[in-house]
Amino acid sequence: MKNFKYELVHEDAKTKARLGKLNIFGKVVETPIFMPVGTLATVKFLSPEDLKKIHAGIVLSNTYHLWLRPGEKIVKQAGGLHKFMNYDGPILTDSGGFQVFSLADTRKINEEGVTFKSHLDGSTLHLTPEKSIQIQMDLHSDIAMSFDECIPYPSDYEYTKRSTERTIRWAKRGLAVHNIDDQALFGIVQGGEYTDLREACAKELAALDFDGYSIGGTSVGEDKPTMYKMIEDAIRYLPQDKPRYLMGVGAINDLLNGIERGVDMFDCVLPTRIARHGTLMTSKGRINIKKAMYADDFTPVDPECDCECCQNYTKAYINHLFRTKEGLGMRLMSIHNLRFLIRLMEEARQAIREDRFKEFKEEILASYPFDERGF
RNA sequence: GGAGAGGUAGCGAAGUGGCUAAACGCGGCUGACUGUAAAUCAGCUCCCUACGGGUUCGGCAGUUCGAAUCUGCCCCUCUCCA
Repeated sequence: MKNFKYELVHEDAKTKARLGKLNIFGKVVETPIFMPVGTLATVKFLSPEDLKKIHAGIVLSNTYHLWLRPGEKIVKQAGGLHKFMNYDGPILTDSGGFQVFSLADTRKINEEGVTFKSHLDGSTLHLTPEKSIQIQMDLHSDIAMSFDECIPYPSDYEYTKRSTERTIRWAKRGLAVHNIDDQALFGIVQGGEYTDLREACAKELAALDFDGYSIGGTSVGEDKPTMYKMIEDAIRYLPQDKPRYLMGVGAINDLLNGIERGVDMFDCVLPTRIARHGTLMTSKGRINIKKAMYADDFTPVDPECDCECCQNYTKAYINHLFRTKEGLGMRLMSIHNLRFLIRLMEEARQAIREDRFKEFKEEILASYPFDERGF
């Protein structure tokens, strides 16, 4: 019996937002949760201590990238991902399915799996559903993902149908070889923008013995209404007693719209990537710290933020660190953006607890100067 | 005082008669970024009343149909020798 359990603590009165507790082999996190991405067994520029300080619950890592470097056997030899990177919080690994999308120029898909050209040296690599699960078992993350194809947008109905059906077969193949009790395995709902395909995929996966369900194939270029419809279509037939994970979503309004529709888990590179590129999320809107106007601005990035960056440093200093390409700047900016989203989740959970998620969402959306990107 | 090298856009640096408002790099200014091939990428960066026009390559005067590129003089910088 797996010690992995989702407990629905409270459902918001007016929306489908849900407050939950996820017991991950003894480590409990509250949901909805935002999970920082640490592709190569590190959230870029942050130490595990930093992750603790910002109250990161679950951290992501990546099958494809760790398979190439350092190789799953090295990680296994180290005693698993937790020991290897010295992070004792829950770790979720993506299956490599996203690389089927992001490395599309250098790969081929067939029923068996995907043939990649290594982005490092061009060598030929074969990743199959079984191989992906095997690697993830060696990595020994807490939560593994089924190997899927993240379908590009737009894709026509016929292709989406064939790909989604293949992803379901791949999910079954992965499930069949997954044989460790201290790792959860999630199925991934695909189906593109087509309601019937999303629903059918969700239904079929829900009938299988997965520990949770992911919604994949979003934030790949579609507009917001389409994304939100994809979420609704995917969730409609997912079980209440299993966590739902919306993959790759991290824009502020997307997070809120996801929660409103019943999503429990999110991950995204957005906060850390835009931080490294100089963009910071604040309670007054997005700022680009490299702008000349911040060179002599001696106020914090966000006075309402409790992170290390905002508590100790000024915009002028961060601006200087960015211009001089100092690593500390990268670290502080990443810490800030992550903390910003993690805090947003904390507030969202409180709002759900108090049956006012709808108001909370409206308030944030009204007060934050978003543009169509949503952050 | 003698010998040599050189002065090009904010900086560095190509270019040595027309294809040059002038490569490239840095700096500067914008913008992008959603399961990370990303401390990355894209655009702009002489001036203007800007699908066109006006002034540039130390200064002045020339040669030439045409000069950053050739000639003369002048100014300045650096290196070496006294």
